[in-house]
Amino acid sequence: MKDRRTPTLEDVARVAGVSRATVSRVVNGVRNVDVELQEAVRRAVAETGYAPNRAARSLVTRRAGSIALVVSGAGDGDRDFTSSVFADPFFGRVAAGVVEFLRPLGMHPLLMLADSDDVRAEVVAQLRQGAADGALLVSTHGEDPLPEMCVRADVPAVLFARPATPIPISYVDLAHAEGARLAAEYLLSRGCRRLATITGPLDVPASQDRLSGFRDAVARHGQPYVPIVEGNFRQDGGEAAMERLLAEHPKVDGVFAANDLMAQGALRVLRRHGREVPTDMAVVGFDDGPQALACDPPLTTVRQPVEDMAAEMARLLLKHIEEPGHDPVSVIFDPKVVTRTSA
Amino acid sequence: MKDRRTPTLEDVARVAGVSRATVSRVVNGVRNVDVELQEAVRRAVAETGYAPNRAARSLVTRRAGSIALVVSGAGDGDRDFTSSVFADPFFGRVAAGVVEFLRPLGMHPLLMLADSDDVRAEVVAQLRQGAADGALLVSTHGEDPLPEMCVRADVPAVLFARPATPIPISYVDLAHAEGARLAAEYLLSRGCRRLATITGPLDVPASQDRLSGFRDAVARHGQPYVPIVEGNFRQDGGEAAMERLLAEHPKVDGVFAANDLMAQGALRVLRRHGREVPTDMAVVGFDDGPQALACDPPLTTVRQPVEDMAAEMARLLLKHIEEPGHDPVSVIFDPKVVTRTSA
DNA sequence: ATGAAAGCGCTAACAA
DNA sequence: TTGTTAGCGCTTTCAT
Repeated sequence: MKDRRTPTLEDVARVAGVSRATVSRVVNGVRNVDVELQEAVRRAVAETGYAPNRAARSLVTRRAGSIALVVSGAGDGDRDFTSSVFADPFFGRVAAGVVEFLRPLGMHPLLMLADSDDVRAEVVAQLRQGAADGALLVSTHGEDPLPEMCVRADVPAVLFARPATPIPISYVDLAHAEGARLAAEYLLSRGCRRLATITGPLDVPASQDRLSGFRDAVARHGQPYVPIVEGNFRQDGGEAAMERLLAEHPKVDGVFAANDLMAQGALRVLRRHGREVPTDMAVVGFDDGPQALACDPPLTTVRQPVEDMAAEMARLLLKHIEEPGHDPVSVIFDPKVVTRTSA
Repeated sequence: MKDRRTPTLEDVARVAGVSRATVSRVVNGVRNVDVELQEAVRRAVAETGYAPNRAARSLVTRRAGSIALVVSGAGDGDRDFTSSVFADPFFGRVAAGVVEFLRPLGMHPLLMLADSDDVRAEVVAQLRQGAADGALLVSTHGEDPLPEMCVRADVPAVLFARPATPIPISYVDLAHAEGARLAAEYLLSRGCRRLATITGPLDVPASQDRLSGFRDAVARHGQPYVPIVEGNFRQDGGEAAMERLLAEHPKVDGVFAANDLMAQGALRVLRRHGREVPTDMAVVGFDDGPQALACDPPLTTVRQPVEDMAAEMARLLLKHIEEPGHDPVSVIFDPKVVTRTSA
């Protein structure tokens, strides 16, 4: 009854009456091991309560066996980047998709937040040290330097969303313009005749794409001018934008908000102003996150399959880790309209 | 220009003209190193682009240098435990608190979800292998076996919330009964005379405590009977509960919901029924999460300082990791009422 | 099919 | 103050 030290391969080998190498083979499921010995080893493992030492294994295999999920952005002006990130259901969905994908592989993501250049440098350093074998990058702004830093440091990485400036890196993205077109056409098909849109921050490519997609589709249907108000992807931004829209363009009868959070804010303002939704004003959101259902009325929105996209991101990263030379690839997902009550 | 291999201490030592040990000392900030040599080493580090190998370091220090944040619960009946966890702003706040606390230490949490006994066993195994030095445990249900498993496996762990059955483990918690009392007294002080409550799942100690705290306070003020409806801590549960309350106890004029999500659901139902809030019905929530402000009307609620609690949890864990023998401790936080519009 | 042995890159005694 | 050296626990040739 002496368990002063956690058992090692050596201990198991001694108990099983074989060599370290054999135990290692059994533990790692390598074939070419006599069935009897396998049994003996397994018994010895159970008896000793052996658990392989990850650090030792990593040292020789040069694999951490984990990946990082890093959210990069700027604590621009406002405080607590951290809170705003974790309060955003979008990141929750990304995390959910990643965790779910990794789970069957027995892997877990390392959660990192990089909200300043210092921290980003630090994060890259950690990755170079082998804290993780690669990184899943989610940027809150267009011109995030982190992807480039990873490429330069030779850290395998995959992005959520195409980078603002082209760099040789894999990414997963949505056909944003297409989604916005769908929203416009849906609104038009419902009979709306004066459309407007609440955009995301316009330094984000996705915001740009959704805006131009919407504008193009509307123009193609004969409405030459679309009132636009820039939002911030948050509920308060949606509220402010809707207020302005109501004040400056009172005849608008259909709004496309570039994400659900802003749509939710818009809905709230409309209720406050006594405007009936969807009768007086139809509202379409974007994302189809968990709160789309919680909206009042439930939100008609353009679905972005975030969880699937996140999983694909992880899949790509794992592939890049396995085959270091591999060329970057992009995978684009298709949006679709989910019809509920708000439009 | 040969960088075929990532540089090691050895390489740096050679370039700096010193021994590995000296480089190690400089890199790890140990005093007792000649200033000139320090400078030389630093130059060599920069020149070679050296980054310490974490696995090698861990192997000898027996420290992973990271901790795990594990959410444990049951995919009970309903699918996707993962999504529901990440959709819940409560977990977002926990994560935010942990990340924020760890950041200055250059550490990052490993995100783990354990929604079945198999996975829990797997998680404990990973921890024993040194995937992390300890675990922060957040359980979605009262009778979670994971804390006990950690204790038995000798894995340092700290809980969010007191375990249902007493075990020797540190935890952080809130004075739930006290918070509920505050809610009751606030409602009473506003002039409400017929109070009711929507509870959390009653197998969770926190739900029990909030319920009894509320009931006691109400009784102390002369109302002998409090209608209660059991909810599920989610918005849909809050809606269903409010519907029942309205149907079975139409005269109720003040409701205490055991969390904000359910309060939000209640608000929605009240709006649907044309009941004015707070005039016809006052509503108090619990948590003061990000959506308390997003509610319509903004939610008066009992604040639980989740981020601070999460940070404290991390602090305790780190202490336990440093001093393995240390006795378990509990830290209880105080709630307070945050007054907005709903009550 | 199995074992012996050589490291992986680092820290920490211990010597000097 | 600095260097020498002995491992940390594992995987993986290379013999056998």
